[in-house]
Amino acid sequence: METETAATPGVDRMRGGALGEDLSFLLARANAVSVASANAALAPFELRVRSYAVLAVVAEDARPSQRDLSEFLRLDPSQVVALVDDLQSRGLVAREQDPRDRRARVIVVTSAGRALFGRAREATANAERALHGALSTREREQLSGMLHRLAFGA
Amino acid sequence: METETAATPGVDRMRGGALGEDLSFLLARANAVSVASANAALAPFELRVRSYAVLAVVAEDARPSQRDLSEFLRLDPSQVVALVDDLQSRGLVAREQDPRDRRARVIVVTSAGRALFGRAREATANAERALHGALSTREREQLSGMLHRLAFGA
DNA sequence: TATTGTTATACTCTATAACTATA
DNA sequence: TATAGTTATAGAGTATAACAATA
Repeated sequence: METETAATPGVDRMRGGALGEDLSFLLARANAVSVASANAALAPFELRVRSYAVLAVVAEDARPSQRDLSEFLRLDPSQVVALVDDLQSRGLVAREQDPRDRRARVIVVTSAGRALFGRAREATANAERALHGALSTREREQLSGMLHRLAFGA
Repeated sequence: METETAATPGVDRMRGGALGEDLSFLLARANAVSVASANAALAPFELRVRSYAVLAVVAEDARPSQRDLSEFLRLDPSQVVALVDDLQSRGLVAREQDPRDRRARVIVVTSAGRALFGRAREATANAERALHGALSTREREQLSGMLHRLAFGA
């Protein structure tokens, strides 16, 4: 048994390989770490990253249609239905009729939703600090800008 | 009907909101774009990002155990079984006995696997260029370094 | 007693197609 | 004819637990 002295030698070797510099792979692995951490932080609130994201948008009074949420969160419209159904059944958001388009539903936050979001936001912020603490403030700004371009196109 | 003149006004509004600067959210969205693009590029080879990653590691003769792959790719050991089963049934990789540990299987690439990887790598590289083209070479290096730290810890 | 690979199972996420009511 | 929301379904990804062989 030798995995005790030299910790994960096989993995360290692979980190120096071709994938270790592949932006797509690093993006995927960093995201997997991030999602796992965020979901753990959100578990006490019975939220996950996707439902948290919906709550975050409506909590700042963006008054999005489900179609807006679908595009912004990059989810299929049918997934938005399920997410809003869940949040609405828990009294955290509500569907309002858009007076300008009777097909569209405007999603708004309730006071309970706003309160839960406030607590959830604090929990995720703490979890993120632990993860991104290795980066300086300036680095975080640079990273944010570059990811924004990749996420939404040039 | 007004969604023609001003393209996606709702989404643009949300991009300036709180989530638009949230590193975890940007990471998730950028990764979703990246994965979709890579999977499309890999489809002609009947590969997906996960099976491509396995192939990439073994194609550089890292000779990993399934446990090594599990840790490096952040997959459950049972998922590695399924991925290797698939690649092995297609003659792209093989399981070898580790002479130093009869429990472990060393995963090696076959000549067919190496050939397929070469073509798949070209296809994904082209797709990535289209996505990351907005970033300068220097920015890509910075991004790679920061993501590496997030992906593998400080 | 701990670890490698394996099987099994359940849950979450993703992707597609079709339907309704409106525009 | 096209779009917003909805329903249904299947496939991919994630997470957990248990087991046999070996260390």
